[in-house]
Amino acid sequence: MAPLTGWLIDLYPNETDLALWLLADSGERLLLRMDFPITFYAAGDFSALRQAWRFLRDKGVILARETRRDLFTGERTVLAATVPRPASLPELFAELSAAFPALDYYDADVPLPLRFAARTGGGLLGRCRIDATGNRVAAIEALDSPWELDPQPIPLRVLELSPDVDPALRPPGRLRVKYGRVDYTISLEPFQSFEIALHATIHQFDPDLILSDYGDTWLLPRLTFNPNRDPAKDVLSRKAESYFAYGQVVYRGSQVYLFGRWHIDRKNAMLFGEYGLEGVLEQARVTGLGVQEMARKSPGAGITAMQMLTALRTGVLVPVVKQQAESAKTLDELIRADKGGMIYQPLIGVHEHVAQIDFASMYPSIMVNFNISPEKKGPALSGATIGSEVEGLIPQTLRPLLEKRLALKRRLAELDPRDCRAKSLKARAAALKWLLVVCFGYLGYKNARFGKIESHEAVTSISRELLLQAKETAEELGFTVLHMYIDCLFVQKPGCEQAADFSPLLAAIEQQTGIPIALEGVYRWVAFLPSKRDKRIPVPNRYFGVFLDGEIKYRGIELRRHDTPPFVAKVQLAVLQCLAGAKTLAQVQDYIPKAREIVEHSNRELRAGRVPLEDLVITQRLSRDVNAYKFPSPAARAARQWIDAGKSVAPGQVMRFVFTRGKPGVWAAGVGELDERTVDVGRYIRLSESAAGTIWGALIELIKMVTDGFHL
DNA sequence: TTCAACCACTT
DNA sequence: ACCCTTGGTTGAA
Repeated sequence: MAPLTGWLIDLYPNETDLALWLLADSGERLLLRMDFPITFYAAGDFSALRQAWRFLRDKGVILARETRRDLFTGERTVLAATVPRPASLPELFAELSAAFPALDYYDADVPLPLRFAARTGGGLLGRCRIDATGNRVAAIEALDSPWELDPQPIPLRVLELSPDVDPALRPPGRLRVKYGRVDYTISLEPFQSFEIALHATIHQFDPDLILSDYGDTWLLPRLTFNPNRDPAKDVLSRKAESYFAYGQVVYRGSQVYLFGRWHIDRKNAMLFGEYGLEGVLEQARVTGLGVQEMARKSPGAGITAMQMLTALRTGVLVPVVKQQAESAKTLDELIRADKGGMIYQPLIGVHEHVAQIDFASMYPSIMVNFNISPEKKGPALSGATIGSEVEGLIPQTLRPLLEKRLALKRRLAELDPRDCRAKSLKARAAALKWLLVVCFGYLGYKNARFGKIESHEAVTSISRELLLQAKETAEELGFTVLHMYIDCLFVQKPGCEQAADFSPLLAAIEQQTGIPIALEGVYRWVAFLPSKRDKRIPVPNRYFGVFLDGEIKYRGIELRRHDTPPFVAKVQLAVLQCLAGAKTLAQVQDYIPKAREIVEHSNRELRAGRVPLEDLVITQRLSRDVNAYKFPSPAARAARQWIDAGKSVAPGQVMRFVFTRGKPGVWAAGVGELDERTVDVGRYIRLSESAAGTIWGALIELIKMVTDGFHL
């Protein structure tokens, strides 16, 4: 039989072996199978190991004694256990580790697609050539790699399904079906006919991807037919949960995974960053994880997968993580942990002739350039490059990622921003950026497989040193450094009014530090805000300004907060845009009356009831169980109403509500109807005045200081 | 007026 | 299934 070529789109264990789905160049979707025995390892106390040997032998596992490399402790004698059927591994390993908890285990929880990539050189979403006898794979060869900038696009068939209304608010009446230019709706009542129609739709279009709204939590759990492409598999459901990540409690609704095709619920997945489907596909490609998994997991899971793949390829054991409970930190640890990135106190005020300079992917670049990896001893912080040393696991993992992102960004810079390809490149670059960013966080993460706090600290220490070097360089060239924050600096020099005036500085810094650097922009003016509690104290991460081309940049102010109602955000943005009309600082004052009028006009609109309710809605996350609040926040009071209406809430879930007069002070969106007369107009006006005040209050004060010669 | 609790920001 | 700290606002004491 002639070899098959196409894209590998799915891969999972069958009853007896591995199932592969190939989107063949002929257009067919082929289900193939392949023998795929899996080996994992155990090490530790000799007598326990011998008992484990007997335990496994009785279950028909193939056993051997081997020597393999642990990243941290080096060569180690291990028990190698090989199971012929990949599907049997999770249960077997659960039993084994429960019976012998003291042993160290390796390679037992590596996702199957990663093993596949390590063994065959090919992976999900990649092109490959397969020699098959019937449907059985005899040989497989990768035809491309995840590092290609222009992979041949996969001709995916995408079916979109969305209800006419959020099912949490009220029961939807119709389901919208979109496939290419086909676009129609199906009535949900009666449900039996609905199911017949939907089943026929899926059968007719045979999509590779079902892109849904509320498919995880509402649509798919209700279906009585099998929406898989592989009829031998049932859908895989995972329960809803609340977990702590990224400094906050996150709620994840139940999830439904398919086999042979993918299901992604836009309302329950792709929650990280804003890189969309394009970004998820990019992440899935470079990490080797499946699309459905990558869409629902954090980039942290992605970078961990990449590290595992590096380990598998270089013959390093992948430790199974033992969950460590949160332990109280000693004083010593706290002091050490205190040293993060460089944070400099900005010079409070409004400044002209300022450029913002960013180190591009600073932390990952440091890890690669200085070969920072958990298995390495502390690097020479003086900056001596380590030429002869073997590249560590982390730099090895990051290097191609970093290079690909830079290449994408270079290509982006060549394109017209309106070019439709620009959007896709941007999404892909952003998706890679997130993988790079969290890699640093994972170095210091207690439960990371390949983390070590010393490496984490080495990175921040080097970053501080590099920033200080950059500062010195700037000062030698006659610039004043107004502010430094983590990986960016703000420099000023009278007479420097355009990008080119800062080029020599950029070149000098890049030359000195060896880290790529980019000009974020030159500001017409930029304001560094003082603390509202004490106006003598600057706040490092609250600022706003206007670039030469009129673009506005703002950080840390109300506009950037997710819990600022749109009404308030719009007022603040309008004020900022109004003041951005000023070409120079001296002109800003002339625009302030106009800005005041904007606020007063919006207040009149609000009082007259002409502001749409949507603009008054506040979106806030529940940080804990509703009953765990000592002083229920507005979101908690809204959640209480939600519960009283017979709905359920979980920690991490987002509540939407409007401030109202009287008790309990809020109206939870979706619970009955809001009596518009009870909207707490006064409160919204105070919020919007305060947000506007953040902008002009600072400016009036600061301009006064400048004109009074305070700065001179 | 003071202070604890709560929420979200920075990258 | 990421590390850290911080400011601003609210409402109880």
